[in-house]
Amino acid sequence: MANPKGISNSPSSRKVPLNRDVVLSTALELVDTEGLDGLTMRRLGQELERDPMSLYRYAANRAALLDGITELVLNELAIFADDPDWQAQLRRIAHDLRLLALRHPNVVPLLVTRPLSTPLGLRPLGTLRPLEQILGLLIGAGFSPADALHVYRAYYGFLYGHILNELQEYIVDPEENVALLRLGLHRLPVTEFPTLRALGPVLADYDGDAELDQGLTLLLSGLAAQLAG
Amino acid sequence: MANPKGISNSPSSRKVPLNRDVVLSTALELVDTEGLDGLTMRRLGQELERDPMSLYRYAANRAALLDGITELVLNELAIFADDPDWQAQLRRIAHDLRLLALRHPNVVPLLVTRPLSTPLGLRPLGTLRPLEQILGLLIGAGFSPADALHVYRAYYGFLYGHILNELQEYIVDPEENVALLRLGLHRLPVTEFPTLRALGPVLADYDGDAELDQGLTLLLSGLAAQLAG
DNA sequence: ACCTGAACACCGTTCAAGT
DNA sequence: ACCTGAACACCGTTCAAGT
Repeated sequence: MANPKGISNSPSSRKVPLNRDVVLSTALELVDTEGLDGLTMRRLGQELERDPMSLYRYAANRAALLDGITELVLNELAIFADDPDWQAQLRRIAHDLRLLALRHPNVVPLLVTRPLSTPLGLRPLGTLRPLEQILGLLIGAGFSPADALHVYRAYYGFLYGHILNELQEYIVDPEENVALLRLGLHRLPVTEFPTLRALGPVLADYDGDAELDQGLTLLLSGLAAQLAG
Repeated sequence: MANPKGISNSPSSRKVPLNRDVVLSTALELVDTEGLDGLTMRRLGQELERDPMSLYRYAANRAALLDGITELVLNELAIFADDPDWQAQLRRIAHDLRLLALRHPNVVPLLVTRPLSTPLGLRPLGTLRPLEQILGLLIGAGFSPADALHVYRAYYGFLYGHILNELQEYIVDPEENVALLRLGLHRLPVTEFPTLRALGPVLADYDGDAELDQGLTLLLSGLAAQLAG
């Protein structure tokens, strides 16, 4: 048992040859299973059966590692910039990103937070590609470049806002969900939080997919009107 | 010189008596000036001229300290749940929160991220108060409780989406802004990022306040229609 | 030139020892 | 009962020593 605490599937694994992709996907796996704090250079080195220092060949430092993870995740998002139906395309992308976020909830803080500390032009290219492609899609649909940017901002803002919303109310274990919610709500002072306490049942069955879709319909029709007008 | 690296205003300060508010506001000051990573128990202890261990009387651990900071910041947000003009109220709140975010940009990751790791009912009351109050506002305006929740989600999602958007493109030093933007954009491969590169000038003069207000107009009119229909 | 790992300068937090 | 600070079990990263 060479790797007793390992999360790797192959129990008798020999040392895998390292490259950036292996390092990043193992890092992502670690984040998925143990959270962001679980990803340390030392722990990742352990997972790959290497000296932690050897990781610095594939990422300049821990921050670069985090950037690499966001790139890796965003690369899973397919965008067809030449789709003639831009509304359908934006709608599908939104649903895909939602599912991606639900699959990697621990990465969402990274997606949302990393760009705050790096000027746009200096970000990892993988995180800028969706922006470029969506701008292309919109310009192809007839928006001026400047308008495309505004539309992108509205779309992106709405989309990430929704994802944050949904994840805030999402709890992994659906069994625990109701219990924890009740427990929590019960704790709130009745006099100060009457509404919130009364909303317990409604809060419990949040249909994120439907809510996202309704919002998209509203947003897209608004944006389409802007294009026509 | 008892406190050479201190950020306190009074150079000859004696030890301030500790209480939760003093601890939290000093922590906030530290986050504002040195970023989230700058806030460590040891550094905060230094700032307050106390043993770091003494802080544990006012926050159970570092996570609780971070929660306290978000509460402190959100407490600055005034909400009048009995305003008969709910649209005007939501509009003002949005602008106020935007300004709050610009005043404490380093706290925004906390606002956005902390709720992801705590079930709603177990969050610090200070972070739930805005939710309760806005629900009250909407119900007072005629929305059913369930509808009020949906409206809140749309509003909150849009608002935080906008703030993240704006902060992502915001750079502290306006002089450096153009330069850094140019530098960054110039770095991008022309073939892969033609649109983004061409948008440099447009990106440079993002008017966050106007953009927020336009979005609000769209959103609020949509929501008002929902109330009427 | 590349790789290794000891060492440094930090962390948050526990807990025994003091009052 | 409360407060203090030494000690523990970690961090990311530097850099000297090896190859």
